[in-house]
Amino acid sequence: MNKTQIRDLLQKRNLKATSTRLNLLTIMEDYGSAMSHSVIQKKMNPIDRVTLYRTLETLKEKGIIHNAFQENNETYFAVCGRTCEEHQHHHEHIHFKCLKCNTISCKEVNKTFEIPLPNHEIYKVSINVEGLCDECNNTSAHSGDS
Amino acid sequence: MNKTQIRDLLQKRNLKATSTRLNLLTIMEDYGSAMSHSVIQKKMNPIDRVTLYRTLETLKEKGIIHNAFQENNETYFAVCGRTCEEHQHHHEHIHFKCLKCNTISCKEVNKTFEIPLPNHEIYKVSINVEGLCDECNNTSAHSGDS
DNA sequence: TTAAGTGCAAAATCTTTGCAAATGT
DNA sequence: ACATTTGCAAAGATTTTGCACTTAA
Repeated sequence: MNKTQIRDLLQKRNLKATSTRLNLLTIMEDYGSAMSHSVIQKKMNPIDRVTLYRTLETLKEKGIIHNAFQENNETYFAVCGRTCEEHQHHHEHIHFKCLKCNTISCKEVNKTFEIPLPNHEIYKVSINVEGLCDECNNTSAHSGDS
Repeated sequence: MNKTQIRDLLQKRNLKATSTRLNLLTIMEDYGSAMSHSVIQKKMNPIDRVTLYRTLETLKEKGIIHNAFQENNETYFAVCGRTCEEHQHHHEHIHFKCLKCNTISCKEVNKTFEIPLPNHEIYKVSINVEGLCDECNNTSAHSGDS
């Protein structure tokens, strides 16, 4: 998403295209993986912490970003893919945390997960996985080859 | 688990069977579903908040309880089933939050979830589901029959 | 007896609230 | 022009730290 696309998206959600929002979304897109409040704050420096709270909250409500992970007491946010609709997320995706490079990313998958809970009505499923990502896994497999 | 069993468990993990720990674990077992810090605090009244932080932390480290869910900025804790080993949890289970009765419970399932992430090394999978539990789902289905 | 655990006080952080000034449409 | 958004100050809440006292083994 370039600036113009971000502008359009914000407009579509009845939000003003302020520089805070443009910056935030640009940074999050560029970063590639989910970011915590404090990491975002560092990258956006200088940004008022309160404004960031409110901005994240607004963008979340409007379905532009979503909570990707919760670690200790930190929430990680990620920009929603095109499957996100306002007020209704259809994330058939996995949140993957790599324990080596410490990135948290959203992995879209085709598979639908059957949840074996009879008599339960299921509204939302969220799947968090920890391990080694593609890259780190290959790197460590090759360690020693020099 | 009765008091004696809790004592044994604590001993096995090299923890003293203090009244705080016995109370905490008894309350959590009785409660049946996962509890947040603040709910536990109310139930244990009076308990020093700091002590509760430390007690929960210790029990978590020793694999006696685990994080069952994360909601807003509240962590919900649950007593581990017998599949938990110290420092190594094998939770092939689902954390289910009922949106009607607001309980969060651990559902043990037989199924193993295949995570479709090729080239990834997977260490831990956690699955959180929201919806209506068995009971609430049946109740609402029958609403109107009076 | 003594290492581990608890409770209190206080510091450090994090999150929310209210309001005046700035900004986008 | 005007509703929305931002930044600052301050309140409120949560979490951590240090240390003296207590308790289980």
